[in-house]
Amino acid sequence: MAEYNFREIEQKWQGKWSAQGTFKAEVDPSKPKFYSLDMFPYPSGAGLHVGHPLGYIASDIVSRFKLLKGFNVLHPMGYDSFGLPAEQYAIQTGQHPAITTAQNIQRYTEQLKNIGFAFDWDREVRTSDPSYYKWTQWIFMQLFSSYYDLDADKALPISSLEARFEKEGNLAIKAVCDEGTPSFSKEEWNAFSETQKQKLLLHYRLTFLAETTVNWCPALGTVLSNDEVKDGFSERGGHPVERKKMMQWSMRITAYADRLLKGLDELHWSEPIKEMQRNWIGKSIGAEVVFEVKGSKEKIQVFTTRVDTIYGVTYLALAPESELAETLLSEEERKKAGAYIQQAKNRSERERMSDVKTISGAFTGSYAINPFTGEEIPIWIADYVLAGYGTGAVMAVPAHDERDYNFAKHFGLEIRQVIEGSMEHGSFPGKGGTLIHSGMITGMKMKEAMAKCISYLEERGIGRGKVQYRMRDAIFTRQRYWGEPLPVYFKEGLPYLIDEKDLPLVLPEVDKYLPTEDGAPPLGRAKDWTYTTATGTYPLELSTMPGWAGSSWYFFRYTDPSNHQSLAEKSKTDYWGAVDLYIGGSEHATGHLLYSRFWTKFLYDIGAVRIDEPFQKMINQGMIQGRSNFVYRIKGSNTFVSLGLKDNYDTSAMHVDVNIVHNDQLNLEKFKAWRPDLANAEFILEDGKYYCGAEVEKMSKSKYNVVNPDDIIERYGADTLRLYEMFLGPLEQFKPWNTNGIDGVFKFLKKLWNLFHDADGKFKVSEEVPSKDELKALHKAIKKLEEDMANYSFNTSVSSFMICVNELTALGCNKRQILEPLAVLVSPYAPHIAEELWELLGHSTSITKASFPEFKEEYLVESSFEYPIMINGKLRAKVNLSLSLDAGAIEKAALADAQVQKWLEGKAPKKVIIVPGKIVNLVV
RNA sequence: GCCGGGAUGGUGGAAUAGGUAGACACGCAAGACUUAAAAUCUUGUGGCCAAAUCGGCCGUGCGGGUUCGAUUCCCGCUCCUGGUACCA
Repeated sequence: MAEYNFREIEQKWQGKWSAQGTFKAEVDPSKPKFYSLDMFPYPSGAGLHVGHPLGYIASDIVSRFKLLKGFNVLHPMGYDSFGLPAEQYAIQTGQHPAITTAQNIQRYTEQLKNIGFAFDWDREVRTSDPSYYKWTQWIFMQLFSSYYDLDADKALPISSLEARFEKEGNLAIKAVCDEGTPSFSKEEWNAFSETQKQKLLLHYRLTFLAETTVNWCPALGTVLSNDEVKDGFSERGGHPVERKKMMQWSMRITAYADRLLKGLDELHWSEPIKEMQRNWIGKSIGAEVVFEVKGSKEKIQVFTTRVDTIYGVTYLALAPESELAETLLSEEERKKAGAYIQQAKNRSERERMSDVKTISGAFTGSYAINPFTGEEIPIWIADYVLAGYGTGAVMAVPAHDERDYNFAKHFGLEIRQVIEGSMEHGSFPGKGGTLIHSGMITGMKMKEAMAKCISYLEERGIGRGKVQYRMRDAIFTRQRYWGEPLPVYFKEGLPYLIDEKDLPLVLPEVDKYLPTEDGAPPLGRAKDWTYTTATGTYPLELSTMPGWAGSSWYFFRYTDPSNHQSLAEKSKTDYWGAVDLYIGGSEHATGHLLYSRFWTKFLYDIGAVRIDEPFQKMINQGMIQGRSNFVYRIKGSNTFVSLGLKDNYDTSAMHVDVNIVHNDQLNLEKFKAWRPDLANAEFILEDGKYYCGAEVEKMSKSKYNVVNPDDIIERYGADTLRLYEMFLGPLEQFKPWNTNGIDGVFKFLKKLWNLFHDADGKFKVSEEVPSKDELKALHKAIKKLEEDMANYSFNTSVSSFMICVNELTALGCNKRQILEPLAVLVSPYAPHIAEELWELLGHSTSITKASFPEFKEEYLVESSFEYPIMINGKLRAKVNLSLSLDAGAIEKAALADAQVQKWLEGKAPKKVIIVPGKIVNLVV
């Protein structure tokens, strides 16, 4: 083989890896384990573009590096294969989503295999496969059969809760349950009917059916969770979303809010992502206060984080949706305020969001009593109070809260200052200030006053300290076809689990993937979608699970992907443990990453797994943006002007396929062949070339800027693609894809190849002992690579390979003792060429079984150093000196230099700074 | 509004316990090889002045500060970008 023939080499080794099972991972307690995971893709119809593999390449490099370091590496890949696009396509074409999904998966797999990943393909999972979703359904059943016990601070079986109800009722039980769960004694419980008992238990189950306000997307015909809605539109498809009350399954993720928050501290994730989760969970510590209503039995509960400002309360505000609002309307105000309530309720969520500046509200005509002062304060209805947070009512302190201030100003309500400070610029929070005009807490600071207020409230039974979370329970059902069926049937309108032996509950066939005529989900079209027990035949749940169900536990399944007895064998999940490195996009910060942590903690509680955090270390790769190219057509003609000359003509810009542009120069022949109307295009060139304009945009078909990895591989090979994706810049950074520099890494691989070959292209290495310089070049690269690996800085490693190969080429080095470790060094990045060279060197086993070369500091030790001599902080001269010299000798030598003398003009320096081995600075 | 991340040559980027800014690569220019082109190789390449030189000045988004010395630390801004938004 004369030349570097990447096509032949890459095919050969991909075949060998597959045939020899090179990347098969098995439990081996004698070795340390390393679990390297990529966020698995949704297999879309468009196939893989050049942005997808970025993270996979990085994790592949780490995986291969860990193999060389003696780790037992688990590096799997699979598909998140339930999802909306396949179903939308099914609606349009009638094609079963399972068919299109299988086709897409096949294409993805082929594309991924072309890149030469060290995946153990035998472990592939697909969330839409019944053998997989059997266990997603199983987890759902465990959640249904559990409640969260606050004393144990973990999930416990619902049966144990029932047992306690029988003995003591629910009065003394500390467990997470719905707001407004009724209290009952043991006598009452035991007297309840089965139906009544089941209804009550739903208030406690970790997944439960309840009427909730949901994000309803009419265009998609389904509800969406909060993280699937962006600015009032669906994340997928961008359809409008409205608020609606519906019977839905939810996951009681709020039970885990505090553990999800605390767990973050131990994780090696980037600070921004952790911060996003903290904000999403939104813990606030405050107090609940009960206000009596004058002349009424009603009481108003408010949640506040600033009880210390209670003496500054001048009105209460209720959310328009609150039921209390309506009951409290006085006769005089009923007409006006009632109209306001109607109007506020009808405003869509999006209107309310986009229009936060308009202040609106109405007086109820009722008054509440401040429990601290006995003072009467007006009760208002206000748009800015959200029904869904806290109690849907706030105690307004206009002097120290901006929204209350604006509202009070607008309606001319009293503003009463209770913290020292100036009201010149409106309200101020005054968290560090001293309280004034505040009765028993006057003179105190915030913290002390809050504690005092809370104990006052608790003593009188009119309030308590309370922790409030912003996070809501997660809606768990979608009115769609292409998802996991819920293993639930209904008897007398109440949900029951099917028998575990009947899992998986397989998705039924339907004639159309649309809702039924009476608006039921697509599963309503299935024949016999029922479940038969000893007592009769009952209807099954018609909704399916959301996209995040299957992806919330897939990392466990990889450890034992074909297990039929359990979601994975305990010994295997125990051995592989948590993911050591997780790479994926940051867009999953509040969705997938939170749900996965929740399910892992739950599985930990019920003893199914031994870890309670799934992802120890995570890196979020930056998105690859598109880089579009433009040509400029003279208006009304078929003549195109090169970029530099376009301003001389009246032109309009037109997107041109980036695949027929190289280094921003248009390939004229390919351009003419691109579209029939361009066949006779004419050009106005610069220096005989046509230069295109460029712009960074989203990668999309319509902008002709999609680059497919297959095309790059066809032209340069997978090793070049891998190196180039890394060379592009830091993994975490967002960057446009542009192929401008790819020739550089391709040339590098050729130079690497040439080191092992003579001028005639014959393989030739020498057995001679390497020189000092050769060893130095190699060991510099070893050192850099290890450092970079610790920082996940892949781009700089590629540079150091280039430097090493450039130096060795200059030295004419072809010595085995240098080239052999070099091949191992580059093998994680460019595995195919490394394997080929390794084989040529005479090895019969894969290079992945080699050991990473040991770094030896001794080869890098220098005896002299070229000192930069600075005069007043500016570099003026360089002097080569022995590193053994002390500061005095260095100074002497520096001052003796002719250049230095010239700058000193005979004067002695005022100050001399000498950092041995670094720098000399003279101040004149 | 609030909370993150960022800004370095024509381009992608490198260098932070403060110590030679621009590694490596692309592009560009000149040259070699070639009938020619491609490929390959060699040399140069931050800007300005000087001008084949010796050199000098400026320069890491902007304005200040600390320091012998700042891309790096501090203060105040500008712009881009991600998240979040009446969350009491």
